[in-house]
Amino acid sequence: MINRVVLVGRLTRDPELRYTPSGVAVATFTLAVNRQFNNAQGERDADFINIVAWRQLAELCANYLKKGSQAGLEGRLQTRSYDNKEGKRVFVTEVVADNVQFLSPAGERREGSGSGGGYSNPPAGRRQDDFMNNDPFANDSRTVDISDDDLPF
Amino acid sequence: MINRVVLVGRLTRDPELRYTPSGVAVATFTLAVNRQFNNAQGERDADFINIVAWRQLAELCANYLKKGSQAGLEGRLQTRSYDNKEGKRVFVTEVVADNVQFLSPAGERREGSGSGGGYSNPPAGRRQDDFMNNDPFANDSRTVDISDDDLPF
Amino acid sequence: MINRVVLVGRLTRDPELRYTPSGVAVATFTLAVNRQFNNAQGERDADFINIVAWRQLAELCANYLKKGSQAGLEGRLQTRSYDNKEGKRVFVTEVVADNVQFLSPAGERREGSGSGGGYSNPPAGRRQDDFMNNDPFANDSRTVDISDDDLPF
Amino acid sequence: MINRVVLVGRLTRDPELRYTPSGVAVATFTLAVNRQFNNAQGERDADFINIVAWRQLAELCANYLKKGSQAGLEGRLQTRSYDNKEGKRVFVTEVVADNVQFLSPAGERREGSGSGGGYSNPPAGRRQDDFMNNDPFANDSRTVDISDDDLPF
DNA sequence: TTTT
DNA sequence: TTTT
Repeated sequence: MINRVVLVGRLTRDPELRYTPSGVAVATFTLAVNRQFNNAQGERDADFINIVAWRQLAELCANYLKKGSQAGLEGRLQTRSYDNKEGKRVFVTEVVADNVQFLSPAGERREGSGSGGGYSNPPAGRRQDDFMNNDPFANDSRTVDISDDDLPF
Repeated sequence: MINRVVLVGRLTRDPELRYTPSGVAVATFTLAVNRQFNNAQGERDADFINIVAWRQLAELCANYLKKGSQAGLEGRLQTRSYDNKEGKRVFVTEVVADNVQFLSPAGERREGSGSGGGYSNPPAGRRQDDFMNNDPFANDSRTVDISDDDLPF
Repeated sequence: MINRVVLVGRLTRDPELRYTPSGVAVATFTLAVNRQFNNAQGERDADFINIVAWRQLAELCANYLKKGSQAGLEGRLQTRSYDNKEGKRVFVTEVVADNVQFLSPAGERREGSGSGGGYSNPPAGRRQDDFMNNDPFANDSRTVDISDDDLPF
Repeated sequence: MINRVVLVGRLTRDPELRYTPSGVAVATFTLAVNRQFNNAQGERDADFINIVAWRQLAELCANYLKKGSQAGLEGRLQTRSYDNKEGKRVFVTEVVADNVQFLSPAGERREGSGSGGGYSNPPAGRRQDDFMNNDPFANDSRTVDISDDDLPF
């Protein structure tokens, strides 16, 4: 039951913000965390870690982070499997964030969109993405009905 | 550069101990970490996290842990990719452990083989497994020559 | 804002359970965490870390942990100061736990008192201890009125 | 034996760099880590955590950090006691850092002194401070001979 | 003031 | 004794 991850790194792309059928916000992005030492070719290596954030934290991330932003982050490791379009079972390991600290100077962050990072309403008429049974990090979006009971917290 | 994971869980199977061509020990195993809450079906869910340990720590794990052992563990998240037998690129996320605490009572652990967990020599004439360019968690073992420079530390 | 601590160790004594004037439960105890290496005298050294838990978690700790119990624990570092009986300002650093995992086999833990660790009511007519403005780890208990706004969460 | 701390915060003052009698570098500083929520008076609270770094890491900290610098940091919690000038035993809890990440833009950091943070030699003829048996965070410097065996790693 |  |  102890399952804790702490990372400091930079976003490899803008966060993607989506909503479950019942309207719960989810943000996904990848954090590049540089390794301490260079590899055999003398290059600075990095690990690329997939992050998921839910609800208000999802919207804060979408509002305040963009490609290149530096962020500190806490969460837990989660493993999931889903069937890809070829019908093959794929296993993924990702970090479900529960605390994100924005480390880039305000000017280097995305604008706060006036909302102060608050809990904005999901856009009406949005497309329903199936990011629970399929991979939220892929862009594979057959519509599937998932209940909110599937949410991790 | 901050990249830290701390887990407490139980091994899903005995650790697998292998050696690089140059004789460096590597142990791999999976840690089941129970989630705090039950899922929609009322079952206790768990995350199944792949662990890699190197050198002396690999041999300690192989000597003192077995299926069902409880362990606490620290390390860093690492992402790798390799090409599977179908020639498809696969991405994996795993934890490279640098500290393992054996939490099962001694009687429930594997016997220490008299070595006190010390740095036993790799068996002469062992098969060379290729677990660096391919997935150490699969049992896919075409022989490949990797140099020790590829080792993470 | 990233402030995270993870520990595995053993209680040096039974947890102490107290209540604020407004009835909020607080448990305090000390966790002995062995160091990896022996000291110059060849003895196994340990660090003795003061832990505070609030509300339901306080009562779970009081119900399920006792002197010698092994526990894993997450929380945040907190610093406080208070004036001791000599009127001198004292600074303390402690861990406010938000997740505790009981690692001792059930037989070695305190009995669960039938409550399943639930949120038992504070005993009526209990003495009001002042553990906020003074040190909860001392047994210094002049009655002081603190509001619940002082609680850390 | 699991004892891990991860913090992100800002230095409250320049690091202090000292040397043991045998020439080992030690840096000490305090990290202010803001709390997530404001206190009852509406002020942003913080925790002030004492940090110790040894050897090369001590010199890196002294070279690259100054008052106000933002830093991420990993380490372990350590408790110590020493006798103050009134002959009273004092207990302290501090973090022994083993990894520090400089998060302030280079311009806001102290200049690297050309050394690239390398392992500079301790200045000859330096004063011997006794920061092991007394509190390294106070400025209490009677000369005491400590052996390097007292060093934590 | 310390646990196994 | 505290940082932005």
